[in-house]
Amino acid sequence: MTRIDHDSPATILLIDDHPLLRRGVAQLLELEDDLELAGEAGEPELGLRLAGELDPDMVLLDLNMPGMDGIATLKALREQGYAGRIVMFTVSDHEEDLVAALRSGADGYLLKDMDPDEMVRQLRQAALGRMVISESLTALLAEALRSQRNQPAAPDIHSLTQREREILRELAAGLSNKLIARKLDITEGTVKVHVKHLLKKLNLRSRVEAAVWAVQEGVDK
Amino acid sequence: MTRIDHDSPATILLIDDHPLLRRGVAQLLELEDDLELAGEAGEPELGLRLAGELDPDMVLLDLNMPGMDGIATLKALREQGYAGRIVMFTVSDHEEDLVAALRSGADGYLLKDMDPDEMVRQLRQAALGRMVISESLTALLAEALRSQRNQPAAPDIHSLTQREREILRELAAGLSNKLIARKLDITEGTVKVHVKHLLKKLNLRSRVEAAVWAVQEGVDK
DNA sequence: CGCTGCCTATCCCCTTGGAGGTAGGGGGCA
DNA sequence: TGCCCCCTACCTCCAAGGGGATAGGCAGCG
Repeated sequence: MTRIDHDSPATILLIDDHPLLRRGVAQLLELEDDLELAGEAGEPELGLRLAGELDPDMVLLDLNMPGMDGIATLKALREQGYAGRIVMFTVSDHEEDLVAALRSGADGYLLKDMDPDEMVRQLRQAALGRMVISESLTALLAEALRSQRNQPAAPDIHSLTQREREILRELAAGLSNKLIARKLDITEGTVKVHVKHLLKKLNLRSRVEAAVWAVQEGVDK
Repeated sequence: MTRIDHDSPATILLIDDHPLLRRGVAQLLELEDDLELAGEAGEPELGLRLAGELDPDMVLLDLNMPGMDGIATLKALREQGYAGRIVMFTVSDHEEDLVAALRSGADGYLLKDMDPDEMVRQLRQAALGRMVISESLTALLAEALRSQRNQPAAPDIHSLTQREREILRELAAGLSNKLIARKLDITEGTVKVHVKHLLKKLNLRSRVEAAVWAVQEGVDK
């Protein structure tokens, strides 16, 4: 029911800042001849480099790391062209983290406190191309999906153009259209156009909503 | 050079949630015949009651307590008419705490790790009516004052009335005057008046600035 | 080449927001 | 009692915001 025995083992790159945990995973994988730990990284930056060099079948990625966090690392991996499976590996059972990871394109989300046998089983499934999520999180996932259904158009910063993001940043600083225009050296009318467009894209109804959203989202930096 | 020996000792009320620390202060004060521990309280609520009953010359007030924090307790003391000295007593050497305490009307700010002899000396000074601040904090204080000079009218949530805070909260949620009016069951004109007033008090120039400030300040909760 | 997306700009039209003043009712306080 | 603050409401006047439409210049792309 697995992938190999005839095939070559699935290679795995582990990116996690806890040395002891890396040790544990390494020992676990050594016992399995269809799973091979191709490399380890204690920092996201090294992880990105190794992913490029080793091109593993799967990346096991810690969500909570100092500096660049797991989501950012995930995105960086995809941006640098890594096409293999990315499975988040974390202690966080918070819905936001789970949702953020999946929305960012993670192929799995496993909790670190899971049973080793179960862990191996899930990794095999992931290697087969199946989405794996720790069972205890399914309730959370259902919850997230349900609340998502009711707000079809979640505002997304990425739908904005460069200029619109710039306008939004100034807007979120409390500036009026007139002041934004002066600052960016364009006419007030043009600023209005950008504001109108970004409001439409973000599905918001006023600049105040946009400003609040931007601040809460941390766009204003 | 002190207050007493002829006079009656200065009475002190200690409000702090750490029993051991209260014990320590009690023993320290027992050795001084010009300082008398009039009462102790492990919770702010009891402290407020004792302040009313005992009317001590001075209140030593912990800044970090579960539930109502020190600043809130300080204000509550003043609001219930307590007119004696209030000296904050804390482990926090953060500028924000120091500034908040002083702005809220504290007559002193002492660190818990100070030398016992120094502590007694400072309390005597406080009893004399002098502002006392742990020496290690003077640099912080200078810093706070300097940064304050350049922004004369720092927005302060406490200058707002209850209704204005309520309006601000809705405003920071992105609601228009019309919607706020409907929600609070008043006319739009009245909402405008409140918005106008709170903008003036906070020295802001638009509802957008107010919303951004409120969100960043965490007023919107 | 034409098509598309982005940035810029301008037009009209209507709504919203903000500054100013006036004023009545209610509660606290000297 | 009078005074002051707060909340409420209404008024005018003007500035600002936002929807809709149109359009030229420019870059990338099939």
